[in-house]
Amino acid sequence: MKEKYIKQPNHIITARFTLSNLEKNIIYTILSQLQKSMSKDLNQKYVESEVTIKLKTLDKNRNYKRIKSAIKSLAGKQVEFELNIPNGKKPDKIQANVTSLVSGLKYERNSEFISFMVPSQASRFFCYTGGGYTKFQKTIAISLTSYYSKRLYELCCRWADRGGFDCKIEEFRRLMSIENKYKQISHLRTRVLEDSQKQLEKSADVFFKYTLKKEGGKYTDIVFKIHRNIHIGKKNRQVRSDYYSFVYNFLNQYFPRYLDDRAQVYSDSIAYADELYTAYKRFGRLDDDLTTGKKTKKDIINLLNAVILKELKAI
DNA sequence: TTCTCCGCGTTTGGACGGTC
DNA sequence: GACCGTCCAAACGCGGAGAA
Repeated sequence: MKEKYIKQPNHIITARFTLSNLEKNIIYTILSQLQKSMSKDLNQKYVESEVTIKLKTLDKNRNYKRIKSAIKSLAGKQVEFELNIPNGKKPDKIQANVTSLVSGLKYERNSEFISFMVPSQASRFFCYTGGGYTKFQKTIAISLTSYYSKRLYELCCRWADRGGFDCKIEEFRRLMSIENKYKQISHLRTRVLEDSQKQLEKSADVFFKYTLKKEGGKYTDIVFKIHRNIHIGKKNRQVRSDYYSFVYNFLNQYFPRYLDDRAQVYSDSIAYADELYTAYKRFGRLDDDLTTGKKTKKDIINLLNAVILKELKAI
């Protein structure tokens, strides 16, 4: 698999700040460069980090002025975010933080690169994964043209393994940073939901379908159903989300995602090879064998590695 | 390589009419 | 009256061509 997945801590999705498209792409690039510093350890010492970006990756025309103003705008923004700190069997502790995201822009005239500093507190913002993280493809996220598409892409990736999610419309507005915008539901529907839906369906590896629910004559909830696309040549092919979810969740038992991304990589490869249905049936039988005691977990891992994954063209 | 500028697409809000 | 859908217009942002 050639796709470049990046991890994004979940508190970034819920952080309160508004960004332009270019600013969002800068954030993705920062995340991509800080991947090695990602940690679940709250006591990890984060230091100020220098991030260097190739101008061309942010702007085809290497428009330095535009990029500079986006970074200056980011530097002027204070982000408010909450960290979920695991607290044993008790509910997570919530730690509130405020920080600026970048500082110290540096650019050598005629250079291909631009660099700036990410303060230590902002490094924690970008790297602390103790409250969970979402994995998505950086190139897809950057290529999405609207801010809402990017946001919804992140949400789809976050909930893809569960096949969907539902939330109150007010909560959705907060997630999209549009508490005071699109007050008319039809505006919200066409401009935030449907435009993003079309874009994701066309060019992302996951997309969503949604239903608005009414209570007492007023729309109150949104239910999202998440589906998969497999990229073939220049086209996307839709994948049965129920088969994909089952296959992914099965593999996740043997290749847990806190260790590495093999469950996702294998699931994508199986879908790409058009073997999802075969995998769905096969894994179903293995699950039965495990439940009835015919096979142990170790037997299944050995079988997967030695035979089944090869047959399903996952490796 | 950098910058300016134009055109187009996106975002946003308001007005108005229809439905419950 | 409250809520929703459609239409319209203005503001804004972005992509790309071309000049400096």
